[in-house]
Amino acid sequence: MSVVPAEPVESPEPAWRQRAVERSTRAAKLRAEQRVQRFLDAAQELIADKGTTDFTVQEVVERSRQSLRSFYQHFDGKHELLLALFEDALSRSATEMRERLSTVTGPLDRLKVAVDLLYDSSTPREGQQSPLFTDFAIQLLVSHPDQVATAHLPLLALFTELVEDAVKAGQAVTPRPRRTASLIMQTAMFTAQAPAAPVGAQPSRIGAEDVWEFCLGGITGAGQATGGESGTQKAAAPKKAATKRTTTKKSAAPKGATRTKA
Amino acid sequence: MSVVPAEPVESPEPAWRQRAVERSTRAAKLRAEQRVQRFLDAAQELIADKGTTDFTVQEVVERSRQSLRSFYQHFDGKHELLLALFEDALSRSATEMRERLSTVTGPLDRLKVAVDLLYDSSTPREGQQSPLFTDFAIQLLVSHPDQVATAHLPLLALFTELVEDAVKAGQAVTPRPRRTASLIMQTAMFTAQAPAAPVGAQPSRIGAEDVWEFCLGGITGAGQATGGESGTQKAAAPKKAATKRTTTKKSAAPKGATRTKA
DNA sequence: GTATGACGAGAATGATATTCTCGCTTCGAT
DNA sequence: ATCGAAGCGAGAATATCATTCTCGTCATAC
Repeated sequence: MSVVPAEPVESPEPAWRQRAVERSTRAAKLRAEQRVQRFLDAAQELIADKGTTDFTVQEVVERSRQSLRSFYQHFDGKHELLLALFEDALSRSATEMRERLSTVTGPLDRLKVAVDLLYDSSTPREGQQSPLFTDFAIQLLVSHPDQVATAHLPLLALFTELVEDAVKAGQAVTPRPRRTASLIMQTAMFTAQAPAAPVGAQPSRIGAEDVWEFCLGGITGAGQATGGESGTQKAAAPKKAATKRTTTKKSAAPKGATRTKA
Repeated sequence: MSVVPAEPVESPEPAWRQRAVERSTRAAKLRAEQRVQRFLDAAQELIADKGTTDFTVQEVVERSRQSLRSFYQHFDGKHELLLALFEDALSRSATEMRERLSTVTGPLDRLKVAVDLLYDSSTPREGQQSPLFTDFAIQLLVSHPDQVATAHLPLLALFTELVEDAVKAGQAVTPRPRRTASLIMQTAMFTAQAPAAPVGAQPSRIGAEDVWEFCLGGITGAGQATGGESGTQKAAAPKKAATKRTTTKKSAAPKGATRTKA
């Protein structure tokens, strides 16, 4: 990165030289990546152990049996480490979500499941798991909003697809699927994150169900399937555009099913 | 607080003694409150000046012309100071919002305006304003979720009223107004807070309008008034339950208007 | 075989929050 | 007016981290 020659792009820099350097470089790069990975793993362990992202750079260094020196040679700072972990987790999560969704068929059902999964992932666990979506994500949101947005891309892509599919199936309406997807994600993630009611209020915690209903029908109540198992179906029923599920599915579903893996 | 006698509630502790002590106490308490206020004011000024909550306790102390000693005698720590400021700001905001809403009539319009205002308050401003809703609020969400929830109460109460009114007017549907209100608030606040799209994507920033549409109709599209000025009206039209605005208003509106100030 | 760059160990720095020590005032009761 | 306790100011002392820097060592490329 900092090895860029001072001169601008003058001579195309003969390919052979490139390759020679590259060969020399490759090994080093590989070692570097291994080290980075060790830091990453160590951090991950610490997070799992302490259940929080409040670990110290020192701890990471010790656990990875490396040195502070090395750490700062590979990372711009703690925030970069966290960012790396964050991106990785979200990307991984998107992939896993796609897998689980492969067994679900209806566009709206798929979206609902996705919301459930996301909500679940974002719920703080005392025990273990990754608070990657939770506290830590929020900290980053303050300090490095852009990069957080980048990290969200994989999931956002997934949700956007889901929304688009639902729209194509005539089971949802929105002029800008991407924005809507973003709103759904945010609602699920932050709600899961949010604290229960403070005092002795009954409406305590807002669950994934509540989130789903809200996302589905907003406040005009299109999606008021308070019930249980396959609520999605019923939910959409009262709505005009969403009723002909069977019909629309015929025309739009194929595309939807395909895009899921794309 | 730490002056509680060791013995349990044995003798009802003669009232006169109580009063005597109380009288002695009152003055001190008053002085204490003044000092606290000075800290609060100083902090507020710093926030306004620097446009961030990254001020130092030292700075607060200096600005308030008091001492660290004193600061920690009155506050459990910096976070308590922030919390105090936060609660105050939110409470104040709820009040102000109520005022502005006093000129708006339709239940849904009122809710929309509230969402707009909240979104606006929560939008990060480089210049000045209160980062109290933004970065700082998020930090607290991580470290003191319960207290944040408490701080949200005033606004939550307001939004709950608005939602309930809308429901009573037949312009909204929800089994648990409080939860719905909470969801609306979160959506508005966090979305305003969220970063713009990372790459060169067009759908860039999600605006208050988008938030409102989403809250209104969810993804089933009950509220698709992409338009402008008094969009709310049109938005509700396509929905079955929401259409008879004129009709329902007759029966439910009076109650709604009343509660606004309650 | 030697120069170079990466590394480990750990000290040094710098920024902050929080605590502690020492006297000096002030307030309130007698 | 006087005394004792509590409150307070000034600022040193701690504690915690992140981040940087110094000094050798060692592996590797040439």
